[in-house]
Amino acid sequence: MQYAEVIIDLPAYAVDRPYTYIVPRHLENIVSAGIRVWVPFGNMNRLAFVLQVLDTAPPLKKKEIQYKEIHSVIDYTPVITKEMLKLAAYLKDEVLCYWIHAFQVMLPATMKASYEKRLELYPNIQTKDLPEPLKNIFAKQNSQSLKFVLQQGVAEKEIKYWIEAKYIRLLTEMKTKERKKYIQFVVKRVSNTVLQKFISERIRPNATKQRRAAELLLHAVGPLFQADLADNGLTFMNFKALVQQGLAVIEKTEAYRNPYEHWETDLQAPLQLTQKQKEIVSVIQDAMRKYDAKPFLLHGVTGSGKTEVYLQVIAYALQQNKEAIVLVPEISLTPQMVKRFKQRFGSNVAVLHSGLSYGEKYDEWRKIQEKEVQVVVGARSAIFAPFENLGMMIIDEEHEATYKQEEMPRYDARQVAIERAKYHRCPVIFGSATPSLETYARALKGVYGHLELLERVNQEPLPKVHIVDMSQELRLGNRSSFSRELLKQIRLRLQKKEQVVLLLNRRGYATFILCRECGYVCQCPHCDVSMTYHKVQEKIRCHYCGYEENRPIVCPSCQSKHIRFFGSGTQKIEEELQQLLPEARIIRMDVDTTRKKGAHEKLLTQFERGEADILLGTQMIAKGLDFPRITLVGMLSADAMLYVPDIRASERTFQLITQVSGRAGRHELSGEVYIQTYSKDHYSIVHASQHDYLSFFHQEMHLRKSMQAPPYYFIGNILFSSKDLQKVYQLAHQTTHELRQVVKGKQVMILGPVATNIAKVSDRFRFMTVMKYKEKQHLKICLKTLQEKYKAKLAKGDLQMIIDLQATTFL
DNA sequence: AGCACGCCGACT
DNA sequence: GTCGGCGTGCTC
Repeated sequence: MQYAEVIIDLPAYAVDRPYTYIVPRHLENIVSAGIRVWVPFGNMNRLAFVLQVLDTAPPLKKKEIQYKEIHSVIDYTPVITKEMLKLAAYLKDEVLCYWIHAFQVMLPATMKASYEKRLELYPNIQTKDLPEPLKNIFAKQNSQSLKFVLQQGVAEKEIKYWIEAKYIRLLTEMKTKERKKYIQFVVKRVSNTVLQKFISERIRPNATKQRRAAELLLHAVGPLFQADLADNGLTFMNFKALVQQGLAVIEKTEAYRNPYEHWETDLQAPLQLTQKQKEIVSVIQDAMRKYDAKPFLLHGVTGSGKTEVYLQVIAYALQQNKEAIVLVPEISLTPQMVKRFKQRFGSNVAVLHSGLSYGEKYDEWRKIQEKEVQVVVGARSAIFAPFENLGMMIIDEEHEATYKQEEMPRYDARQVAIERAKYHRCPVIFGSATPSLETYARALKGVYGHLELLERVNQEPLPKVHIVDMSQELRLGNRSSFSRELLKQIRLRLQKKEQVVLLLNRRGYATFILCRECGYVCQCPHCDVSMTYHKVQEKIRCHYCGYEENRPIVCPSCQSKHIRFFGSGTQKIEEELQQLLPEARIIRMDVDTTRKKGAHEKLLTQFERGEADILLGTQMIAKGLDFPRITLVGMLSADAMLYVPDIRASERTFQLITQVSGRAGRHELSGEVYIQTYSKDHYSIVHASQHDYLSFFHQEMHLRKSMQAPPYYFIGNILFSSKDLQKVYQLAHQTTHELRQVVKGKQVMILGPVATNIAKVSDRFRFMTVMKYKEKQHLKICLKTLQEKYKAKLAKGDLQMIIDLQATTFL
């Protein structure tokens, strides 16, 4: 007899452990580790992942419980590879997530199960005895979703009664949304002679469509697809008669949705490398040959040709018959990047990012699983691409916060990459122009290999960066968002027909709405934040929970007309700029204008073609843009990021200024950058303007040391939340107190709990405890014990305790 | 007494 | 996530 240990698809502490099931005879040797199965669990049916198959059953703790049987299998081949099973165990332990979360993050969203409760009429039952609404429902069909039945106004009691009376039963139906896409085609089944004979003898003279179809088939060399038929004004319908006569068949085959097909055509040859690039490529190739799992930092200034290095080391991996994963911060933001990979490796590349539809993501994932591609370019979760012969992993823009997932499982793709590298014994390359302090420190210590590209490929100098003192502007009576100097420079570029990039860190129109009469500020009713005005839709919106309402005309509190909008978002700046420069053609790019699928690429293409002079946008335009005509970059408010209560504020500011500066003058035309700020002497701004990473690094490290902050200490946090203020307050204090007791004497500092900066989000009150620590293992054990102790309390939905052992934001 | 409601624990 | 069991407290 075979048994299977499975993880049930239920995210709750209480069931977060393996359960054993009997493998029924007919499924023996079909059930294997890594497949999904369908099992009875309690009084419901659930999806489950098979961890391993056993030949003997482990003894049950309680005698009265019997093993149940697996109901059926969902997969015949594992969707979770051996390596991924190990990786899931690692993740669970490392980020304190549920098993099931670890599996879910490894698979495309379409493969996630959704459950629907249905009521089904027993086969031998007549509907006539049932009461009115039920009678009607089951007269038409023998099953209906419970939700629908309740909507029809049937009382739960009533349903319960008829279930007990064995008229109807309740079942859970499971669905996954995975759908393979098929394409149809027609092929002939007989020789041309037979077909010719049929056409001349059997087709009625007035059946023109049928004749044309038969003739098309006669002359066709291979199968005829939808497109071939459409060209001739035909459809599959027109072949029906031929099929019935056995002269042709309509077949279908699995087709992958391919959103990037149009880029696969003109393949491009590798570029000539500089001496420095060559050296780096050979160091990495060496590591690959030696199966060295040592990570590398590739520190390359903007425009130094990091991407070409990536492309060539990947080409080497492919030569060795190995696979490669490339992570980029958020791919839909850099179609240019995808294009370069597609043009080098053609259909050998799968692309995974949030801009794709569920179906498209599933198809890309299938290409990886079926070993039809060897390269994956994708955002964070692409690090779980199920390759089995990895030659290398590349993490571009390594310093980006997006590599850390801020929901369960709270993993860091960089850490996962290192873990996978140990398994495959292959190199990992962390590339950045502005490495995170953690990574750079490790490179200096020799933990990571240190590779540098400190010159631009074309020998162009880095752009000249000017700091504009906005407090000076204010003193001179300029109250607009644009300094006189920046405006002058923009005008100059407009004359020269060059292009301008302007970065503003805030979307929307106004950041808060204030009544000048009574001081009322429009606040989100569900969160402790002020609402932002979006002019186009005439709405005010909460950027935390998405709540929106119509803009107020008068003050909601005192009915005064003196209600005003303050602060500037991208929408308002666009308006202001248009008034100042009526002739300028402006493209605005922010979450609001790029929400629609493909909108991002479209706007960028417009800009590339020169259909606009100015690209105004939020952070999303800071990365990856590489257009020859950009000669001016303006950052409207460098302070926006600087004065947020976050330990990494300076680092982020430095990085953003450096990144956005890098957009200017990448080709023949040289570029200039203007940074507007009220803190012209802040070290992160000064060092960034001088392109001086090293000085920034040392100064910031010094500060971090004195603050006992990363990279000297790890920072973790526990976020407590609930709709009930009393309950969270109590839980936060009690657990934090207990934690403090158990970590005593270890190198752990526990701060808090305190109400978070934004005390309420989506109607939930939030408290936070911060942990600073040097050594993870002991703390992890303490936290697990806490989780275990409070699991009953936490399982009840409302009370949440979210542990993040490696927090990147907040403090 | 009768039941509505909230809290727990169990689910192989 | 969902159910059933159990204790509490309110109402007839």
